[in-house]
Amino acid sequence: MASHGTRGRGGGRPTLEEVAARAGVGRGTVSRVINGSPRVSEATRAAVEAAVAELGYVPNTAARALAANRTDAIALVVPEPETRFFAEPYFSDMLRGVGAELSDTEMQLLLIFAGSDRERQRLAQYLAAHRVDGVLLVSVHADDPLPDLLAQLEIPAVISGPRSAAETLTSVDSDNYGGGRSAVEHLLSRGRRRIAHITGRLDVYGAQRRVAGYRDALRDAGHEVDELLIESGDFTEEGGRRAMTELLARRPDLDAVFAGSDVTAAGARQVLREAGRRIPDDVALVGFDDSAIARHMDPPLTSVRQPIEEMGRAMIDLLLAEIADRRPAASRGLERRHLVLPAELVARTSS
Amino acid sequence: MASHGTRGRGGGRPTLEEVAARAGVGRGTVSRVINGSPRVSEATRAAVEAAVAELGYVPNTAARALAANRTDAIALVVPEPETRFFAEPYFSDMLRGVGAELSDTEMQLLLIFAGSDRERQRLAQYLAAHRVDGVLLVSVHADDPLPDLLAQLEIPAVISGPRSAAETLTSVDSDNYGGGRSAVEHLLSRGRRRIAHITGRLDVYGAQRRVAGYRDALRDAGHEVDELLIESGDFTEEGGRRAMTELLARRPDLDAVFAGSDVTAAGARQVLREAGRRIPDDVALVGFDDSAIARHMDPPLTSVRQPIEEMGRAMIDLLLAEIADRRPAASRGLERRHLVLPAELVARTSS
DNA sequence: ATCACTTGTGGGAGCGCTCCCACAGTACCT
DNA sequence: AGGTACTGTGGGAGCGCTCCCACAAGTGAT
Repeated sequence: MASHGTRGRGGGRPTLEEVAARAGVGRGTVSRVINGSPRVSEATRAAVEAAVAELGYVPNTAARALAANRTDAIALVVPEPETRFFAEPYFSDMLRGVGAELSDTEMQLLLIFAGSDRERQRLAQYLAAHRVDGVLLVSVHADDPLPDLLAQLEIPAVISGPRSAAETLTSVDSDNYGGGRSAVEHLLSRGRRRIAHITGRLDVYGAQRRVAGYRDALRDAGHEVDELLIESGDFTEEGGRRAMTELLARRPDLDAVFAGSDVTAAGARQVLREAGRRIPDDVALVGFDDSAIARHMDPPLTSVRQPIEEMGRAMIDLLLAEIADRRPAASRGLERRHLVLPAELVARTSS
Repeated sequence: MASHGTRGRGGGRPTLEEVAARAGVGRGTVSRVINGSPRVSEATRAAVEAAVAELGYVPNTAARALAANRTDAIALVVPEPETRFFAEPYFSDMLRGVGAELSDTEMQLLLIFAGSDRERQRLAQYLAAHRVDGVLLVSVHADDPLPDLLAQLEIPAVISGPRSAAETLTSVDSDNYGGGRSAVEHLLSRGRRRIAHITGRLDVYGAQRRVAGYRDALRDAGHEVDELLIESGDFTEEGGRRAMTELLARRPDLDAVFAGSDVTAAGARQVLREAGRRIPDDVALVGFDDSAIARHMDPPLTSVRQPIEEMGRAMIDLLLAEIADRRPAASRGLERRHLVLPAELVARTSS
């Protein structure tokens, strides 16, 4: 189809100027049409659109970025080492949501890894140079300096998994508290009474919320919380094994375990098996994340599903809104928004 | 006026010009230093570098892209719907490799989803506008028009998982043939003789190679290939169940199954259990991918591990080389390169 | 001394846009 | 009639770089 005149050498795509000439209008007018300005007559707009179509014109992003001082790009920052243990489906599901929501826009998505010190260095330069219009932050640690850097540079940012209840950045999260509650309520409704909890890493806010949900569900049902039934894990399989061994030694009569993640549950399961406990007959088991592991475990693991894809979509929505709002410097004091999406229990045969 | 740049309101990062003034040299010289040209005296270079450090200068990518007609960006194109079933760890592992290799360079990584028709439309425009210097293609179907579009536009590209033996694009692959062989050789060495194979989707080249490895391993060991022991699957769990049921009906005396993926193996395992076959006592089971599912299956699944992270690194290496080589239009006929990295059997208790 | 190089350097001319000012044309008041 | 207010429109002036030509200064052969 590109068999037409070989004008400019070296990939010569048509420019605004050429479109303008073709449509018999000025450069400014074409720019207005491209950017959807209302101050263009219907007839002119049609003529320009025809010329655009005929020439197959596509705006040059670099030129636009340079002239307009915006980039039409957002960055998804991935703290690399985390990726591995922070749940297998998490990352790709979130990406799916992000991608879906972004496909309606002109925005492009940059993936930036911030694992090594060198990478973090580069990232800081990147942000300082304002090479993106906004930033998406995933699974950031409580002591990470990144969010503050972002705030200081006044770069719009949304974080998934707030660092604390006092998160300063706009955030999106799943209802870890509610998820913890429903796991316990489910076990109670199945007649379990001595329900243990293997927590996630307690420096992760979401893990704290799950514990809170666990405690409140027990209390609200009129049960005392037995501290000996709570043991901290770290989201890993090994941590699950360790914690389960501990719990079994302390409270051999426990009849259910709510694990802070599916991987943790897998570790706990091993120890339970080796101790001769049958699942779910002797001990019921519930995980968190509803990952592939949960579906394929034997027996299939009851787990709490987080709406990760939706969280990805929501992050983009909030970020784009923030980018759009940033223009009028007058409208300072946008109230920070904290979105919490419901988590849902998926019952399987392990409980 | 003080140091306040009345100029561009907003970011106001230092420019080349300002660095030049500070270092007492011309714009061109600073540009040469920044871009590592050898034609700069040691003294001048030092002065410029000092000025850069003092001002915290970071080049403006947009301006550079516009002036130099390159983007310093590469795109990773993800055929969205595939992502889900094309193995959980696959995507994030590959990303890890890509990210690691990219962190040595100035290149930035763009993630582009090409699932829906609208997204593919956008992608085509993107490429036509030469908004990236090169493209990484993952798990592309045999009939996908994308690779041809890329070739036509003369955009450097590397594909992971070649579409056929006659792949025209530079490709990186794991040794599916060798992986298939070692799975079968492993089973033979364990004394198994009636080894079935549930294939992957046979329109995927890698799946074909695995079948070829399966056949050759049997033949080379002096065994006849029994066509009734081969049943095609589609990488899914449901496909695994269907195929296993079929195989069990045809050859109830089979004593081993080599599945085209871990998920397929999970499906097969269910059917075997329901049929009262013990694993590995009655039937040995081997999967492919070495995913989380394999590690957590009961019993843990022997599987073939692909060096996915390394594949990611290799893709970047090849792509960057191709981008660098593209300059001299004279050097047409770069021999297309096809890199195959070894796959490794990870023995667990299912075999 | 002249010439022919080489090496280092400065700065003009764009790259393709957006922003914004100027201004023609029309409409509706006084 | 003049004034005031729009609405559309054209095009100049950059945005911050890279490319490349011009040229000063140094080197060595003639």
